[in-house]
Order: sequence, then structure tokens, then C-alpha cells
Amino acid sequence: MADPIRVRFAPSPTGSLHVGHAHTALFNWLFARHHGGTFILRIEDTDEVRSTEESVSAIYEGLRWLGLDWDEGPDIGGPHAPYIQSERLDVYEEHYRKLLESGRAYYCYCSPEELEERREIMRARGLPPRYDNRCRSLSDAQRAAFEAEGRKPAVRFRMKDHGSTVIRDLIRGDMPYDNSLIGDLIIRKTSGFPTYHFSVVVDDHLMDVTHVIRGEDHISNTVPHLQLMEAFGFEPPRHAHLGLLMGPDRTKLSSRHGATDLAAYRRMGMLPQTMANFLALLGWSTGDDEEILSIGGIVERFDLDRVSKAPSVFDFGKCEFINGQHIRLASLEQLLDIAVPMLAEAGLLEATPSADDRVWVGRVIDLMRDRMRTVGVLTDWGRYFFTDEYEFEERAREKWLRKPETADTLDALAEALEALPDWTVEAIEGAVRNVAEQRGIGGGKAIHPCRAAVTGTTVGPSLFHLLELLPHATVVGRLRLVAEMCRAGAFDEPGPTLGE
RNA sequence: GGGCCCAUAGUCUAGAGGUUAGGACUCCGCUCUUUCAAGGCGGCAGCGCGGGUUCGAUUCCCGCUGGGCCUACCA
Repeated sequence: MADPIRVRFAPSPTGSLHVGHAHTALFNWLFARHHGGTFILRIEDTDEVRSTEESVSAIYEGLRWLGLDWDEGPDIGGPHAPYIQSERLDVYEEHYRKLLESGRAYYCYCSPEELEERREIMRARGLPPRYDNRCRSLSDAQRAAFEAEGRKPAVRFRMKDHGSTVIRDLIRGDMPYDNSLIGDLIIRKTSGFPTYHFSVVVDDHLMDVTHVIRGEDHISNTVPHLQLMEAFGFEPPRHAHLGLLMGPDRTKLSSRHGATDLAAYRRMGMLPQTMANFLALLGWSTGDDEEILSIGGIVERFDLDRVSKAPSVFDFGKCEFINGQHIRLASLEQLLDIAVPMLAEAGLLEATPSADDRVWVGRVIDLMRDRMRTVGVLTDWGRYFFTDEYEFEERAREKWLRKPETADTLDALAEALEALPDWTVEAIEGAVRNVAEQRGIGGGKAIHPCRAAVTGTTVGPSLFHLLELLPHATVVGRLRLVAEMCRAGAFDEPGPTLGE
């Protein structure tokens, strides 16, 4: 039997959790869960200037929200703790020493400025801007001279000069790479921190990672990683490089393309199951025609053999569509938990509504959910449920509210509805249709002006059902007020709100 | 510049040496309904180009083109 699968998501905490990283995390997690393996979270905070605590929190929060739980990680520990690289410096020291002793690593005294300068010159000459390996064979005297200048050395790994390194990729097959193309790279910065290339290799090995699943932007990095592993005598993990996520202009997805933090999608009312579903479909497919899947359904079907090589464009429209589908499938409780804070934020609801109010909001959601694509639209499309301060859209004004007969129709509706003893859907529908009949007009001629008056718009859920959810007196009051506004010509100008 | 990766409609994708190239989003039309922003039905639209291999390639190979990524004391 094969060794148990162990994968990791290893983000650097230098900002919010990007959807591209969420995508990588998801694929690792799905792979682990499908195969009953272990999913490890490791924080790669070796960029000592850009790493922040807030970013670590954002990563935890983002992953938890998406539903990705980890079996080992900084917060919960595990057999290979710590899982934060800045706390593993002693481990790395030990490993530099091995390389230094075996001659595969050496001290380099070149300053970043000097290196940059030389790269510029090489570029200007049309040469590859790689390091010239000049510190490889420093004499003791030269080293002493640099030290005397007060220079602090970095440690470089001695790459192979000849031959080729073959990357064996589960998704792409074998990819040979010419060794002579890459210069020796820094593995320990002057600051004492490791570079990514070094810590990733050491930790993946020490943490028994069996599969490294990451973005294709890491393909060429794999070459030094492989050489490092070989120098240490580590058995390399299996690699799988995923196609990148791109913006509509087909460049790597970035903030230029709009929202790239996972959190932004949460704020606009995307459900976590939507993001998992949508992200899973970017670069992976089920093989059958089903696309709307639960997380469990994805775990069940997921495997690397159905992952495609090509990069994929993040299509926001499709993401919204999938969200609409999941909104219909979601529990009312979940939708309420998302909607209530949004409504409160918009000033349409108290931050902690009473139990009765919550039930009522739930009824509003149930009425609207079939046509919503994000929960966020509730504060817009559903505004009239929560406040009298809603606008009258141009279509509503033009089609109904400016019509000379509308004022009388609305008054008649107000009167008929006011007289109702029971405020039920059936009673409301009966009254509205009755008014139409008495006035000798079709049902629509009563229904549409009524909707326009009470909601300010021409579209929405069943009129009778939405009226029922509004307080009896509110509906009657709005009808009377709008009738007045019609007579006063208030709808000739754009955008009045009720009573203006 | 160099290296590497990728290539089925605008987008996400399925697919096989011979298929009417399948599904989904978007868009358009029709339809149901009190309205659509929902539902139903239908439609537009695709194998990047050029060579091979083959009886036959969109599928396999090569080249080209296009796009992407990497080329840091960032990860």
C-alpha cells in the first residue's frame, strides 16, 4: 500500500487571501480529502519585511470560510510543529551547515545593489541576467577583505553547471530543464532568514509532504528545488502544476481585474459553497454534465487525472450564476446569517433583530431567493421591504406612474385593501382583482401600477405575496401617497422617493 | 533577450484516429406569468495556422503563430 497522502498549502502572509491562492488551497484540500490524506497549513513568512500578522489571520479566515479545514497547522500544531517558518530558523541553520560542509553551498558577499547593477548590464547586452557565481571560489584572503569591509554574507546554493534536471509532473508529464541556465541562488539572506526555495524544500521533506500541488508559476522553481533535495539526499515529492487563474485580458489574475481577495466575494454575498464549486471548475471537470455541486460532491469526484493544463479565465458572470443556483439550494439559516449583517450595514435593519424580525426577513428571502444571484442584491432589490425611502425607477414612472388614470386606480386599490379584515395573500389578490373588474380594466392594469407604487419598480416577486409581507397600513399608506404624487406631477422628474 | 508552459465558441469545459464535436455561462429570440432579474423552449457561436503520419486528422508528430509564466537577498 502506498504511503498516506500528505499535501500542504503554504501561503506567504503578505496580504489578503487571493482567489488564486484559494484555488490552489482548494485543489490541495480536495486531493487530500478525496484520498483520505492529510492537509497541512504552513505559513511561509520568510519575507520578513512584507509578512504581517493580519495577513495570517486573513488566511485562516478565508480558508475556514471556504470550508477548508487543516489537519496540521500553526494554530493547531501537529507532529511537525512549528508550522510557521519564522519559528523554524534553527532547523534551517542546521541544514545550511550540511550544505556548507559538503561544499554545495558557499558564502556570497555581493551586495544587492551590486547584483542589480550587474543584472542591468547583462540585460543591456542581451544576456540572461543570471548570477555569475563569482563568490564560488573566494580565497580566504578575499573573504577576509570583504569581512573587513563590514560585509555580511548571504549563503548561496551551488547549482549544477551541466546536464539537465527533469521535472516529473503528474499533470504535465516529464519536463527536462537545462541546468546551465540557472545561476547559484541565495538560500540564506543576509538577515539570516531563508529564501523560499530553501525553506520549502526543507519543510516539505521534514513534514513528509508527498505531493506538491501548486501554480504553474512555480514550474521553473522546481529545478533548484529538485537539486536541493538531491544535495540533501531527500526523496522528492510528486509534483503537480496547476494552470493559473487569469483575468479577462488573459494575464495573471490581479487587482487590475477587479476583486481578487476571497473576502471581497464574501462581502458581496457569494456563498462559500459557490466559491468552492466555481473555483473547482476552473481547471478541473467532473467528466459528466453536472456542474452545480456540493463540496461533498466535489470531494467525492475530485482527482488529479481530470485536472487540465491550460490556464483559465476567472469569469465573474459564471460565478454569479453558480451563486444563484446555490442560493436556491442553501438553507434559510445560512442566507439569514449572511443577509442580516448586510441589511444592518445598509441601515435597513437592526444589527441584532428580534426573533420575529428574523423570521420575517426569512420570509422576504424566501420570496426573493429564486431570482437572486448574490445575497447583496437584497439591500437593493428588496429595499422597499425595509424602508419607505425607495426610489421610483424610470420604467415604473414612464409605464405607470405618469399615466393619468393611475392616481384613481391607486386610490381605489387603497380603499379596497384598507377594508380587508384579513391580510392574506388570497384576500389581497381578491381585492386587487375586484378593483380591476369594477373599473373595467384588466388585472394587469391594476397589478402593475400597484407594484410600481408600492415597490418603485416594475419587476419583482409575486405582487400579492410581497404585499402580504408588508404591513397592511404601510401598503395602504404608500398607495395613497403615491396617488397624491401622481396628481402633483411628482413623477415627471427623475428619482423621487416616497412622499417627495 | 533567454528558458519553460499552454492552445476545442467571448468564457469554463467534455471528447474520440472516422461523432450531426457534447454540456455550462454569456448573448439573442420565443414562451409561461401580474412583472422578470425566475422557469421552460429554441438559436448564434468552436477544434489558431502550416506541414507531415494515415484510407481518414480537430485528435498523433514537427514547425509557426498567439498567449502566459519564470528569469530577486518576493514567495
